[in-house]
Amino acid sequence: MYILFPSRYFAPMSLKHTHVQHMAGHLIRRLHQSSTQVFAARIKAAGLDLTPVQFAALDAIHANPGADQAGIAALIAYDKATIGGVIDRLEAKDLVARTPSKRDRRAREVRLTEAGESLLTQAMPVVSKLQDDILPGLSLEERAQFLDLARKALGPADNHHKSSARDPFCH
Amino acid sequence: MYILFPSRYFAPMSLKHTHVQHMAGHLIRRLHQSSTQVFAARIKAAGLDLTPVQFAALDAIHANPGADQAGIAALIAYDKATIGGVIDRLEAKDLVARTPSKRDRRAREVRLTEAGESLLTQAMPVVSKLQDDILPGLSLEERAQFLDLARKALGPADNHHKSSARDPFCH
DNA sequence: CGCATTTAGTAACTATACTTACTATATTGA
DNA sequence: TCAATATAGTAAGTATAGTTACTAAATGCG
Repeated sequence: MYILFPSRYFAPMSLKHTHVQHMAGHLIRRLHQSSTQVFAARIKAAGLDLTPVQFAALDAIHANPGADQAGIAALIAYDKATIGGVIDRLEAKDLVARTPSKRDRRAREVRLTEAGESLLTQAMPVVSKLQDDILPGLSLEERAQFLDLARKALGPADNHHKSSARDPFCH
Repeated sequence: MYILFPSRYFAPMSLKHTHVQHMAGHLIRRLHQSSTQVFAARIKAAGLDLTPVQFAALDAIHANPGADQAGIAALIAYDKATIGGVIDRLEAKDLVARTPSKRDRRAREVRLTEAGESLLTQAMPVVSKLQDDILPGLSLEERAQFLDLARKALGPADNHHKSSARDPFCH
């Protein structure tokens, strides 16, 4: 297991803090890092083999069978090039199947295979449960507060069922 | 520029929400995504060429000239393999220099070159300023609250000046 | 001292996560 | 209709962000 802070750095000798460490971007990156590590550990402990992105894609495809890759990408906020590779790997593991769309000959419709449905069913409770371990330093109340603020911070893009605004950073 | 949500997905037709979208891990990933995109856009607008990680590394090396790679990695919470590649690229751009350590012949001491110091000086105000744009949906007060919660969520690992605890996920 | 363990760094590998560029197809509007 | 534009997907390239495995060197301990 990857040791985040070798013990020697808590010994007498210690490095100086940086400007970066107080910045929002750095804190968010650290949270993301922690989050993906918790996910990997818990999924592995459950005997499953899925990355966070692969899980998100399976979930989105399950909820929208027959959607095309661009739709799945938009739903979980990924670049279409990224999602292409993710679905390549899911297909290689026989978790999803792609069929050419008849409506649009450019598009490929994506669906879960039985193995994909099965794996998603197994993974869902594990992933749901692990969400509480992502923010271990917070109380239940603080965690809820944090998630509210996170949702609000993401702005209208996250609430596309309420408004039609797009991501605030795409000018 | 990358369009996060193609407009057709706000048209009459719309995909179903997923379980993932309500989860902490997903929200954190979205924040990280937004954060890196804001960083890239602002740095590019300033005529500079630096990734968030490269900036963090420059900042850490500036604050600790002569530290070895493992020290820099620990300071900004990166894997030593990752930081090795980052410093490779910084060295290729002549922003840092590596010299073999005399104390420890395994280690390589890292320092900023003049070009590195100069670039960091240019980048610092840009990066400081952009932090406020990372959480655009939040008021000043909410932003401070969010950052407090984030710091607390990261737990004792982030407060290594206060305690000697390590990352809670390294069992 | 000598040996087991730890640590610094690299190498090779996998998986994101984007970018630009490209092809093919669909849609729009004059 | 047909040309301009937009979109779906892939390809190639870059940069993270880790993993395991390895070498070399340092450290701890009996």
